[in-house]
Amino acid sequence: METFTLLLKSKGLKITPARTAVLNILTNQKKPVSVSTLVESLAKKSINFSTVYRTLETLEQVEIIRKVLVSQKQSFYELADIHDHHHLICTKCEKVEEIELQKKDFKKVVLKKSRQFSQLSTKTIELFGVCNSCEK
Amino acid sequence: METFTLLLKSKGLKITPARTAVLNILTNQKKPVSVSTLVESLAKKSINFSTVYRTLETLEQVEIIRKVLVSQKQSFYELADIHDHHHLICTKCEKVEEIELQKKDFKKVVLKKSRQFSQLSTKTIELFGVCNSCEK
DNA sequence: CTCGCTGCAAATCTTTTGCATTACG
DNA sequence: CGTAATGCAAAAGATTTGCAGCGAG
Repeated sequence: METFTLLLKSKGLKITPARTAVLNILTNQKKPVSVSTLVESLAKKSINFSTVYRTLETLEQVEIIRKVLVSQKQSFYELADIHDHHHLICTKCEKVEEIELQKKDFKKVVLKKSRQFSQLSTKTIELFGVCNSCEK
Repeated sequence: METFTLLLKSKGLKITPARTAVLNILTNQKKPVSVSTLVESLAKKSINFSTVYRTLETLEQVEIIRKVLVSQKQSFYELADIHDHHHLICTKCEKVEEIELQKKDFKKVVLKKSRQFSQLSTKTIELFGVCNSCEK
């Protein structure tokens, strides 16, 4: 019995191969996964790429997954239920390291300076650099 | 005499209408500007869109401008010499508010938690939310 | 005058969409 | 069974590229 059955049902979504496959991948990868990776993986299971796009859109709408702004080139997704964290992204090898960090205080400081915003929807902050391996 | 002449010369770049036009727009707009906006503006001066792309790439390489990760859909750019700041981006109307904020301390805290990174290249942090006008 | 820069057109890549068919519940 | 979900193919949008001609220095 799939782990995600209940989750999908609770959102009124049908249990389909595409959805469980996407959720499996995102669960196993601890970091954001690119659409091309997902398309490639699901292709092995004969799942069409437009189904992948539609699956991602659906899962994002019901907030099971979320889009992470890692690159302009392509969309990346991760499970939405991950605790407070940031992403450190290597601009050379695209490696992503996750950092746990309370952002609440940070957000307060930011909003105190804003005149036009009263709250933020940002769940994760993406920070870029070159990782130690690529630095050598 | 254009303001940007010296800047471009110092990077060994020729002074061309496309380059000064892009720099003028980015200087006047205090917020990140989308490629489509730039393409549209420069079209009025009969500058081809591929020239716009090439101009942006060139100016980014010599670090006169920088790319800001505002959206997956399209690239956004701003002048690179702007002081320490964040962007608050409205996910409904795409409005961008700039917040001045020392990030040095924030970066230190982040790097202390990282095993794979020793420095960050991120100049600005993009935070998303729905602005007060759209909230109503 | 020369080489960097640009225009134009075509190619590439990502994402979206219409419609007929399939399959979950 | 009925409707939501999928496959397929075509379209749309953003960006890149090859090549010939132009123009800043």
